Amino acid sequence: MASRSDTKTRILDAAEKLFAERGFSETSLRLITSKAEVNLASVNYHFGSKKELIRAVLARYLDRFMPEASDELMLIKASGDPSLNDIFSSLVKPLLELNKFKVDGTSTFLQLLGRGYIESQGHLRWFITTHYGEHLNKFVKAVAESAPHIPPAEMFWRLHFTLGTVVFTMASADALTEIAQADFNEHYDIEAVIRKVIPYLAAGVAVPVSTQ
Amino acid sequence: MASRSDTKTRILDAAEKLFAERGFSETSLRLITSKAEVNLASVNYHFGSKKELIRAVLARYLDRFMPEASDELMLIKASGDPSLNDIFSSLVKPLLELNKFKVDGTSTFLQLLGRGYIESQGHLRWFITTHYGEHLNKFVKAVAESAPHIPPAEMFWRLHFTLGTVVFTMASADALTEIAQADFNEHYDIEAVIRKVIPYLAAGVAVPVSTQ
DNA sequence: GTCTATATTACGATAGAC
DNA sequence: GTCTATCGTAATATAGAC
Repeated sequence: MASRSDTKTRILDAAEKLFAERGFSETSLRLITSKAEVNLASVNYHFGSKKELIRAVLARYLDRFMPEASDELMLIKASGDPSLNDIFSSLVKPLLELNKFKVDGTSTFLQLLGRGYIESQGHLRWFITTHYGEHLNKFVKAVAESAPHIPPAEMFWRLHFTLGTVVFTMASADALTEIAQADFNEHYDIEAVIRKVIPYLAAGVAVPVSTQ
Repeated sequence: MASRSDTKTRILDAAEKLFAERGFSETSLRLITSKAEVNLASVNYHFGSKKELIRAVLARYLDRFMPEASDELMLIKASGDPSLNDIFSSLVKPLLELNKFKVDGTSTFLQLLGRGYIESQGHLRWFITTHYGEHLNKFVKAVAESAPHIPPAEMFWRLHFTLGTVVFTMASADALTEIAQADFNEHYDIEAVIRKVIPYLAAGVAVPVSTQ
């Protein structure tokens, strides 16, 4: 029989699930500790505050994802000039790897990321860019090199369009898959959604700049 | 000297600004009534509850936007088979018209729409689709007709990707235009951003479905 | 480290005088 | 319609016993 995990882990596990489903501000410490079957006061003992718990939840995923995404990027760059599709697709394996870490790890991570960008008034954005900016820069540079016909200013806008697509889609992923299942009787898991969005993103980023 | 607007309008005006900036659950009735300089109890007198206030805020924009968007769509369909670019472009005028209704009306509306889709657990989505479903269906149908090579289920996903792109971009438009100006010495207003995003959207929506 | 108990603050909502 | 006052609830956080 598996031994009960320690309190800190139990809190992180319960929190990430609830944060992803309901958002940060809609999830109370009472709900988290109740689901985790730990005492309410233990959150403040182990993490200090709710804000720091949120960061810890995100960091647990980012520390796994970011280095592996960087490795994959290096790998495909080593084997020639990757296309935009190749670059975006290089993220799929690191993303799906998160499912080995936790059940529904991939969608949990992407939903947390989306919520972090949309919900927080900057403190999560700051946390991500200062702690993982190096990885992000490498990715942006690779995209720019694979679409040299797009001027830097235009690429700036398009990468933010792309960020918006991903963030919104992932934050709404549960609702969208439910609707899609009801309306089209087709089942989509998170991998299907990821693979669906990549061609969309690549096409938008690479479309020739209008001369009109 | 301009007469003070009535309480109901003052509440709506204050609420829409705060909701767009901070989100619905992060905006308390106390904050709204304080900014609106009206009594706290007046919200419940005029709207019944916070939830109904949220719907009223959205309805004020949707009631202006939706009929005009439908009209514009009919107009371009009457003059031939419109391209995807034409269809998306037909939204520009109705969107910019909102700036005549209120300062920053366009971006406020799009931000509210995004928050409504992400933050609420379905009641806003339900409200929008049941009250404005007829308009939405016409738009979706026009898009589908102009890209007949995309199956309906695929189109469902791509239109939601598109919604995400627009909503996120508009929510960050202020910050993005500032950065763009500093980094690339180019000035963009809301119309410029909208016109920039349209080719990106059209390319993503129309990209051939991968057969891989 | 974990617990009980509680401090403190804020929320949405409403009763009732005017 | 508008106000004051307040109810009932729930939030984060902490003090202090064990």
